[in-house]
Amino acid sequence: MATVSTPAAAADPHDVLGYLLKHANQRLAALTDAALAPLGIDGKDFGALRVLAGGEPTSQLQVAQRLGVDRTTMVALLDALERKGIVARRPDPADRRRNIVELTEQGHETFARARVEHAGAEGRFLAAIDPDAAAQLRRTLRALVERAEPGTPPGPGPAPRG
Amino acid sequence: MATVSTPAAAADPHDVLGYLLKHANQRLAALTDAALAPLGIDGKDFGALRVLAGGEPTSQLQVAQRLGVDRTTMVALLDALERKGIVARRPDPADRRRNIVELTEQGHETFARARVEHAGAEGRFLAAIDPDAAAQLRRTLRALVERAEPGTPPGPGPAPRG
DNA sequence: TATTGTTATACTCTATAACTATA
DNA sequence: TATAGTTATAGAGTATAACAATA
Repeated sequence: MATVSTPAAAADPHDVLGYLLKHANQRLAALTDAALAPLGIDGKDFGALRVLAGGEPTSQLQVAQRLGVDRTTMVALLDALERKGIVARRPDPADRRRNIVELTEQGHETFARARVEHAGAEGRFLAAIDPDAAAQLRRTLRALVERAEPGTPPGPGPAPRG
Repeated sequence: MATVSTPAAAADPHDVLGYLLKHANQRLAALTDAALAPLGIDGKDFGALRVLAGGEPTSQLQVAQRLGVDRTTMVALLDALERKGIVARRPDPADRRRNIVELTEQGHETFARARVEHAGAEGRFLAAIDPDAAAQLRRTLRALVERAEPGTPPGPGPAPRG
């Protein structure tokens, strides 16, 4: 039996959940960014596109809140996507302080391809484990995360990067 | 059956593995940092302490490499731990370019308490799921991470933050 | 000539404060 | 008076470059 003072036990990174979560996250993010790079976007851009593809016309502030970032951060992100012709901004006729942000036609095409690439990246990430374990992983993580943000699920709340 | 073009399906963050991993990681890191704060250290400091508690006398560079950070980053981290009396530096007699970094007596006490706090934080993080699911989560993450860094396990390679 | 620790600097990412135009 | 978008600025975090001491 190892006691609490056994140095070796404490030093094995692969027993530390924080290490495992951090590195799993980093690896998936790297795979996702690499898969999306040919489309000219990264995982964070893809998160914004997912919000914009949701259907309802959306203001910048709403997108920022969904992504859990400051509204000032949203400006540069949308600037870049607009320069690339992926999104378009137009004033909201009902409240001219607001910008309505929408996917362009090209943006819809980019998003459709990005979803395929994103799914491929997830698939490669999960290739090391069998499908049952992957499904169980998703369920477990969901339980852990939803406990942390109770009542936040699908609707509002911060959205993912990739 | 939802088709690939169903907007709602794409918009649910809790179906996206990247979202789940990122937020699980953030929540655990927050719990860990909060648990360690009374000891005057954070999760990253704890990662360094775990390396230093490993037994062998260690140079700054070795610690930095284990943690996967630049050696210049290590300086400020150790400066802070040294100011707190948790670690001590002394020249390596065999190679005076090197600093041997060791836990002080107080550092060993801090580390012992930190391990307890850290385990408590992991326990609270995992409280939402049953022990079998927690064990399965660890196994699955290990498989995913070890595939990413083959041949790196226990020995060398970057070590965790918390 | 290479390596360790150090310092100074730059870069990334993000948040805070202040300005404008609208409400 | 408050809000949406914008801009400028500052802070955390980390990496790169250059330097002194040592090998």
